Formats: sequence, C-alpha cells, structure tokens
Amino acid sequence: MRMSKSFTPTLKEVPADATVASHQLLVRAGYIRQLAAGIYSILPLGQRSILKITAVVREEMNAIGAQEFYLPALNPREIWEESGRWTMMGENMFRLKDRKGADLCLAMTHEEVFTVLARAELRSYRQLPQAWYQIQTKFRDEPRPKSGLLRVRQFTMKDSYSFDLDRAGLDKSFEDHRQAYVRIFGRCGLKTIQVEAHSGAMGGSGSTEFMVPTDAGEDLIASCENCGYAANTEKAESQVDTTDKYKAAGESPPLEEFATPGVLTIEALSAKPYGVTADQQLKTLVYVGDDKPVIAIVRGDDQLNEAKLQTASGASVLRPAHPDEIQRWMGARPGSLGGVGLSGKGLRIFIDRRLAGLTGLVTGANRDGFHLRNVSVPRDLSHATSADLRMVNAGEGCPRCGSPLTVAKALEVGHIFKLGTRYSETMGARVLDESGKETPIVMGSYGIGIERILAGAVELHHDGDGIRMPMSIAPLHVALLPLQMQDGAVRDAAERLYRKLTDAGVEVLLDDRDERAGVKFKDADLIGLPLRIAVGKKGLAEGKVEWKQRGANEVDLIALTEVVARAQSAVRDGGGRLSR
RNA sequence: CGGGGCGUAGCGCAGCCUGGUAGCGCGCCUGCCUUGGGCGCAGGAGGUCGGAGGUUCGAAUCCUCUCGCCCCGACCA
Repeated sequence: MRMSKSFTPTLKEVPADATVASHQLLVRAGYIRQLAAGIYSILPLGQRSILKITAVVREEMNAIGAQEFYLPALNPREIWEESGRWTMMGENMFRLKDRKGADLCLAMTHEEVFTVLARAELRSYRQLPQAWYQIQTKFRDEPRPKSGLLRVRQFTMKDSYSFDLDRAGLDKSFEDHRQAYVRIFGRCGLKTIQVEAHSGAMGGSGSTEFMVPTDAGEDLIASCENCGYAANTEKAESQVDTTDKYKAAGESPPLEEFATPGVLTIEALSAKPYGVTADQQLKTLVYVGDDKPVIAIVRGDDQLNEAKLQTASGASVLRPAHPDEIQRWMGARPGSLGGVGLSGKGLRIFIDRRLAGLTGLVTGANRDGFHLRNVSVPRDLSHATSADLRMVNAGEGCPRCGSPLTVAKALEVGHIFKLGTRYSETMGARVLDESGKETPIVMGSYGIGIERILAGAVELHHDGDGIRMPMSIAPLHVALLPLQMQDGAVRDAAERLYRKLTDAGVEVLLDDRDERAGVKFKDADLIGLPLRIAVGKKGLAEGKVEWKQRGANEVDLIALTEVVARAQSAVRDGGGRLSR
C-alpha cells in the first residue's frame, strides 16, 4: 500500500469531541470518522484491522465446528412478537414501517431469526448439536452513545448460537465457546478476564462476560485476587457486616413517628438535629416492573443495584417510577417513603438481605415530612421479600473466601449465555429425542463486539506518540519510510524493499509521499504499525536500513539483505500472518 | 429522560458580554528555500457564523423556537 495513493487522513490535533484514548487515536490516525452520534465510518486502515479481527474470529469459530451464516438485519415484527421481545426491547430497538405499513425492525441480535431457522429445519436429535454463527451489523438505539467505538448505535457483532438436545450438551457447547473466546481475545492482543454476569434481556440461566480492564470501560467488575472470584457488579456479591448494631436494650420499642420537615435525603437526616447515621436508615426506592409497582429497600449508605432488583422481581422491563406514580402508590413524595405498613396493598416489596433481622432502624413514614424510628425488620417489614439488592463496594469480603474485593472499570468485549429453552419454548423449536418424544432445543448464545476489539486494543496499546497495534490485528505489518525522497538511491532502495517484502507476504505501507522525514516518523508512530523500516542516505551508503519495533526504544541498523527474513519472522513471532 | 457545555473555513479555536465591512493557528494551493522527528519565507483559495423566526437603520453578537454534537447522571444484551 502506497501512502501517496491511499486515503489515510491523519490529524495533528485532537478532535474536540473525543475524550477516550481509543477514540482520539483512531480518528487522528485515520482509522475512523464519525457520521452521527454513535455512528462511524470505517476508513481503509480501520477496515484492514477489522478484517484481521474477523479473520481471527472466523478461524476460531470454525475450529470449534461452528458454521457461518449471514442473516437479515431487517426483521419483521412477527418473530419478535413471538419471542415477546417486540415490547421488551422498548426504545432500544430501531423500528420502521414498509410502504404497506407493516412493522419492521433493525435487529439488535439474532436469537429470533436463528430460532426460526432451527424450528423449521431441525427435527431430530440426530441433527444436534449445531453451532451457527454470523458476523453482522447490529443496531441498537442507545440512549447515550459515547466514547467513540466503545458505545455505538450501529456495530458489527459476531454472534453465534448453539442448539443441543439437553443441558449437558449446552454445557459442552458453552465450554467450547469459552475456549474459543479465550483464544480469540488472546490472539487479538487483549487481556481479558471472565466474570459472572447479569443476563438482562437475553434471559437464560447464566452468562459469562469477557472484560478488558480499562478505565475507558463502562462496566464495573469486582474481583478477588486471592481466589479468582470475578463478577460484574450487576451481579457481584460480597460478605458484609450484618450485626444488629442499633438493637435497643431489653424489649423492642414500638414504632414512633417523628416530624422531619424538609428532610428529603439520607444526608439531611444524618445531619444536625436528627443525627441518624446513614447505616441506620432504610432507603426506599420505587420502580415499575412490567407496569406494576416494585419497591426496593436497601440500607441508607448502600446503593441499589437495579440489575439485582430486576432479577429478584423477575421483571423483564424495569424503570424508576415517576413522581406522580410514587405519590399515588405510596401517599408521599420521595424523601419520606418507607416500606412499613404497606402489606395488603398489592405492592411487591423487596428488602436487601443484609437487613434481615435488624432492628432500631429509621425509615420514611409515607407521610411528607415524617419518619419512623424503632423499625424492626422482622416485626414491621415481614411482608417484604428478602433478596440481594445492593451494589458491592471495593474492600468488602469476597463471597467465596472473604478476602477484600477489588472493583475496577472494564470494557465488555464478549458475552456468552446459556439460554436454555427461553426461545425454543416461546417460539416452538423442538426435536424428537431418542424415545420419539418432542423436546425443546436447548440453546446458547454468544456474542463478540468486533469494533470493540479494535478500540479495546488501542486502549491497551498506545503511548504519547500514537497507537501500538498488535501484529495480529494491525492494518499492515510494516511502515517503510524513505527519508529523503529527493535522493534517487533512497527512493530506489525503498521501492526494491517494498517489492521484496510484499512478495514475501509482508504487508507494507510505503510512505512514498514527498514529505520531510519528521512528518513520516510522526505519522508512522500515530498509525502504529508494529514495524518501522527507515531508509536513509547515511545508512544506505553502508547497505543498511533502520529497523525499529513500534514499542521499542532502540533502533537497529541492519543490512538490506536481512530485511525480508527478519520481517517475516517478526510477523510470525508477533502473532501475525504473512499474506501469502 | 434530568443536569451541564458547545455549534464561526477541512481541523482546533477567538470574536458574542457592550450589535456596525468575520479573525488566528494548523491543514490546503502556488513559488522559492529546506531536507533524519509535524522546517522557513512570500503569495493565495476557502465561511449562507447549525437552521427558522423575531427585535433593530443594521444581528455571528440580543430574544424565541428548532436541529445537531459532547460530557455527567439515569438507562443499556
């Protein structure tokens, strides 16, 4: 590839709207350009990297016996109605109508379409197991696209689906995918950790996320260095103190209402005249789960974890209640809410399990400007269901071994689900088993965000000068820089090297522009190809060129005759592939 | 959806408060010069100031509405 004839628009300045490193660098290095919020054009350098990534993905998927498909992104409403997700997906799904007025959507994922194929064609257990995948564009109308390629509305996903006769088969398919994912991310230069995850709108019994630890990520993961426990904080548990710290001496005193005019927050109630510490208070939050009120109670200094409330309540769609809904159901405004006295009103109430058995607590009275003291959970909140609702914090005890947990930000690059029969039952995908009995197919679903691999690699591999692409997914292997274009010998030597390297299967970006050496060095560093070969007058006089690895500090002078062999082995050693 | 910020040349920005002929840097084009870390000099092209309406003799600037983008939160497979 010749720089002089390529579209590689590099930028000297940082784009104003880019905040994370991968976004800034991918734009500056000419890999991507933004078209609209969360919608990006992939430029030639970006596309070359994407193709490298998808090649790795294909190899590893094929290696576990998965077969590649290509399914429609444009879906009819009907199949999404069948699975129940036409409404469940809510605002996050792009919807449109055709000329006849029929409803269509842009697929966010492909359980429905693959299940339609499976139910139409899979009839016998003899046809199982199957593993099907595709690499395809997904559309999600994210409420808030951000961070360049990290959170977008249109992106490429490798999604695969397994079809098995029983749970044991699913376990095997799931494990195959886990191993394939470990290889894929490893080969792409990503360090990932596997964490237990919340299954969300996918349904199913369990899921594992593959996370790249980086501050650019949006997820929080809790992990234990001692025993290896790791979970997304949407799901993570911890060991916390549950002693009955505020228990009154002797008999439990009766509930007592007291006036708290203008007190609407935990902090206000813990301040001056009241002095009720946050850990003595109950925080009461009102949600709407599948159009019904759901009330959650956690300790005043704890944070409600909405994913956990969703799990506990079994709701498929959960949102905070509006102020008027709260007023209607609770009889008071936020700030004076409580769970006491709500039994028999048809409200579903959940209380965090750390509060079980505690007494001497304070909560809102469901009367504006009043709170209750002497609250006893076993006595006054027995109508509430105990569940794990709270967000874990760093330093709390690992649920397995008790060692302190670490909490860190991470980027989700893959997610594998055991779906079970969630889709095969609702959509009627069944096979006959050995005994001739109809049984729903047991499914799994497995996703990888392709552009996120690219962005994640840049987050992990860059420095002040630009990107440091891993060999395996770099757009090309070598930046070849003739430093003095006005010198015929330099030009000729570079051209000969370009030809020889290319013939040897090494992918070369020849910077044959009539630019000064400094410009070429800067652009090469920015673009981040793993190898740099500089051809200069001085070295050439001795038959030598400069060899430098992008990340290295030292520069080697090597003989022209060594270049090809050395480049070939560097490509191989770096996990790359020669192109012929 | 709540809060904040920003839309002025391809990119990054100033000008707006206090209305009066639209500017700077980078990039781009031409010439000279230079030639190993984003050279130097000279000349040049390029803007309906996001859009609509209003106030005014006059609007990038003031007012109203609207669209878009970014950040924080909420939300999120």
